[in-house]
Amino acid sequence: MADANAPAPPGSTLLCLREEEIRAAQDLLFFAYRDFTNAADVILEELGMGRAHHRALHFIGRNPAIPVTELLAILRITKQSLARVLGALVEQGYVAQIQGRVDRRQRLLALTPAGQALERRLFERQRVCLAAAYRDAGAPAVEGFRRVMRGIMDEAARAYMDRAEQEQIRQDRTQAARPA
Amino acid sequence: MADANAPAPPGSTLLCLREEEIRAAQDLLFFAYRDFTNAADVILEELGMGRAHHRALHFIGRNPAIPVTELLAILRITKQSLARVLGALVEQGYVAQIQGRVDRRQRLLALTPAGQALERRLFERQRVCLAAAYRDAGAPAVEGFRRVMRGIMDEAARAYMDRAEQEQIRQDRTQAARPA
DNA sequence: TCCGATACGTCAACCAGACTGCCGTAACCG
DNA sequence: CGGTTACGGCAGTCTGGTTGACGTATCGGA
Repeated sequence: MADANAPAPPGSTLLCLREEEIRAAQDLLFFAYRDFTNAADVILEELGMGRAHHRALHFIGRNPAIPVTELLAILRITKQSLARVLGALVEQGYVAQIQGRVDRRQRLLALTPAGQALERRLFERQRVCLAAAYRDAGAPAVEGFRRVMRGIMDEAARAYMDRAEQEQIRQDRTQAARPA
Repeated sequence: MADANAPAPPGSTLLCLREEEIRAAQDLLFFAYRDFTNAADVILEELGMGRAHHRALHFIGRNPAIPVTELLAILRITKQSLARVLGALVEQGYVAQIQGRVDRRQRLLALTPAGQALERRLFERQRVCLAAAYRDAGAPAVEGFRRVMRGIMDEAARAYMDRAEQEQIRQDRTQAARPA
């Protein structure tokens, strides 16, 4: 704890700058998250859905055949909160529930073609927002962004990100081995 | 639009990687924001307050004597949504409303000493979270983080951040001119 | 001086999305 | 066979957002 940001002599500008830097980061998180999520809201609203639906679609799309319990662990909400959202998505044909083969208690979740299409529409809105930011900031900045964001999230979330990344690498290898 | 991320020959790994990069950023935003805001929740709960109260405290603290309308513009919520939160904060003695001198219609908002103390407790929780991430990532990464986050938010938010930064620089100069 | 615009507060009603507690069923597994 | 797990559902509550309408004090220009 007492290694960096030294004891700071009273009235030190050093500590003040450091504190201002942290407070500015609070602002950054608030505004960036607000405007980023906001990007998809237009589409969601015209379908009578909310951000909760988008989050579910996103993580189901990224984790095909994900069991309900795992989705709950990612979203960190209760079964009942997810139930309403998921119910709507299934009812409207965006998400399919298939019984697990290895464990038949599980209802594995996946996007239907319609769900994939909707997720893609939502994704595109956020993509233009992010792509512009990435392009303007440059590759080294993006790597820095990634590192800081990783550091902010908790250990479980970092582990999830790592697993997702490994999965991606594995898929890339498969794709590279069977070129079009 | 069609400048970077070239037309991408069908099946190109380049586009896929790019898309995966964007989707990973969606994850980053979700997890980082979730865990960051979560850091202050323990304190908030024991006081029977929510994140809405924290946001108000934060932006009032950062903008002493801010008029209500300006706070509304920052938070992007309605007058009525703020009213409940603000009412509670005033009632419990965390926020003071003083009549504007130049324009007596305005109720300028500022933190009371109790409000400053509370905001500091909340800030500390988030500070340890952010400071660790900043320390582990390193200074260049932090600058990259800042650039990307700035790029994600909308023009109005960027303008606000710029104004806040200028204000900070102005204060630093004042402090430097009158050393302790 | 008066009148429209502005800053703010407030009442009522509504809704999304989170929560808790509880119960039931099916399936797994030791 | 019995405990645990995965999942679904019901009932009720809370926060924090929304709209619409109305009232009042103040500002500022014609």
